[in-house]
Amino acid sequence: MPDTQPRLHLHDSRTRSTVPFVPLDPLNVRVYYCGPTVYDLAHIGNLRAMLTADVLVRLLRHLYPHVTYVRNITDVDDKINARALANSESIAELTARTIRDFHDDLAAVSILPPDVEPRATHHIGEMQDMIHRLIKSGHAYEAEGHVLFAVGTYDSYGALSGRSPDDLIAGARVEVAPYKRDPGDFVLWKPSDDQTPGWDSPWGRGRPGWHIECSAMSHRYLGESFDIHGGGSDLLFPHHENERAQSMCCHPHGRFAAHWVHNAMLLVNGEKMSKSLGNFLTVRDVLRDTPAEALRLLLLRAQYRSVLNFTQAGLDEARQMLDRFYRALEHLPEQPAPLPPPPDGFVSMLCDDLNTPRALAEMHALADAALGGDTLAARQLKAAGNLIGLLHDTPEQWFRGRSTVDAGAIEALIAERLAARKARDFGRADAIRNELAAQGIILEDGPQGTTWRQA
RNA sequence: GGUCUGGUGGCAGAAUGGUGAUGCAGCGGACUGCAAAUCCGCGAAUGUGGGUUCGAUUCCCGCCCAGACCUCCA
Repeated sequence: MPDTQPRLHLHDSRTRSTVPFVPLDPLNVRVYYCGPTVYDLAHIGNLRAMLTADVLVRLLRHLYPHVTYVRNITDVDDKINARALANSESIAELTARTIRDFHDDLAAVSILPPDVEPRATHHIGEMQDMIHRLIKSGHAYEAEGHVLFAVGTYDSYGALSGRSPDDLIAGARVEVAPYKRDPGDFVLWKPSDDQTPGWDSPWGRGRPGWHIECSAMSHRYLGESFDIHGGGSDLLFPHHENERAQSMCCHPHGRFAAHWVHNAMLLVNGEKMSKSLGNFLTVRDVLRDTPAEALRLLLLRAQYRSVLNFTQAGLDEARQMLDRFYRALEHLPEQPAPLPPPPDGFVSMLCDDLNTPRALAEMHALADAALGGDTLAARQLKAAGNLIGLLHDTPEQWFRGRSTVDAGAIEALIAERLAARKARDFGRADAIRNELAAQGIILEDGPQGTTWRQA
């Protein structure tokens, strides 16, 4: 890497500090993110996590020659079993449809696919291998058809989420199964009855616990040590704590994830999203009447570690910001040319723990310059936007793409209005403009004539 | 109850031990037949009580409030 490149600093959840990011192998930066449990449509909270990963990986790809990004799919889970039963459909149908919808929703907001997207059910063997090793090394034990991880065998248990084992026990709100040696012990393998998906194993027919899949799949695709592991902050405990314990005990010479990234939660109108409050918003709900890019921009307006309050007003504002950006892109040079690199000022904001609000402020400055006629700034604006997955449209697509009104009819009315204006019949001219406005079409009289756009 | 975050203009949202970004909204002006867009300008904020300090929004403590986690969760 040339020394002029801004250097990436990332907040690490384990040490609770922002530290320089130093790849284990600069030629292959390795990232693992916890993907969806596929039993329902993705909601905008899921989206925030996937988007944080997307921006991080896009930035890493800008800074380093190669990135391996792995994001799993959890397709074995008791919520899936319950939903399939409720829907009277097979688990295979439910998971296949949900995965398809998930991919569509993410693609709609320009989230790039991971390099590897492993499915839990395709890695049962790897999980069983790990469980076997953990039993052999004394970190796991069998009890009543279950295999449990013994948290007491891992000194550093609790270090990731920053809590002591005592804290964990004190507030436990779920009944502790009697076969656990320690209340904190968690399931690696559990028995399945005839109605429940299961796989044969040395411990009987059963299915994996929640955490072991990520340990098995990250190991398979990224090795004993990799650079970044991420997800929503609600995964920090117990999911990531348990993953880490399993993996570190199974592969004591590795360090598992060198760096932990967790995004903060999303609120809707100031409240946590929940089905009981009825404010549970799927990506699809939002995209029904909002351009996907506005949703993406809204989520990038807050730094990923800040709680973000999702509102319709915020969505509208994001759309207005894009109006201005695209207006600035109208100042791109006529003949297409390769874009310049995004300006260092912009990249260094992203390198400051993904400070997207400040990066967007840089883009506003570029937009100002572009609107003043600076074509280089216009090109830099597009390059900057593209780096974080924005501004892929042309201004024409942005301002007119969603319009359902016939363009020929609009042009005819514009011509008629022009004639009326020449005749100084402003009554007729304004009537035409109002007529179009009623259809959501805004006319703009400029030095080069009249143009139109969708409201 | 335990652990942990956070509280910044009307709203969203950065940063900082020493004149507190940016965007939206608002107000005034330019431009326009009128608009829209654009441009110029303006007003507007560090929850609360202490402490440390020459100086605190920033560091420390109490309080209030909000949120997350405490074995389903992005």
